Amino acid sequence: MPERVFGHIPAYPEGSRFESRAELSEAGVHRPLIAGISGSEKEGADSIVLSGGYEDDEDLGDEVVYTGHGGRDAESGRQVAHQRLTRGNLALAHSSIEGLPVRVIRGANLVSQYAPRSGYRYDGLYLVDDYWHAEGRSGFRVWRLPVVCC
DNA sequence: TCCATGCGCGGCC
DNA sequence: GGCCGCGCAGTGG
Repeated sequence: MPERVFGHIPAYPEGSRFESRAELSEAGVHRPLIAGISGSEKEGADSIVLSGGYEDDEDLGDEVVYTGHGGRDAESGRQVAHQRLTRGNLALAHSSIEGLPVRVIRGANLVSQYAPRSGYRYDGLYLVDDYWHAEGRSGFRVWRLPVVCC
């Protein structure tokens, strides 16, 4: 497995389009096939996908309030527990502290005027501005991570 | 080890 | 043709 890359993947400039998560993964733009956050707790996060999977996401175009992962029931996909600051959530927090760039990808399933019509689109580098936890729509605590265009 | 913001397919309208 | 729900697959963090 190649080393984690922070920043642009040279062969895929901002605006590059992908048919599927498998294509994104092969390109190295976002490796995980399902998970929305790529990263490690020690190194930080290198990319995220916005695909409408979490109800608390907000997309303002040059700013996105991304929701952390975890706390969901595997079958229903509904939030059934508090999220913790571990795994991908902690990776993003680390990126925030270190000021590391994060590749942002939008998918067609995202409910936003900035979502692509189909497939996935690489929308460039963002910085994780901050992170805090708050009660989400479900009533459970979710991590909120505003990322801003840079 | 477990989890993760998929995906194709068949049924239905 | 589009939407929805089911079930499965399979890799990286």
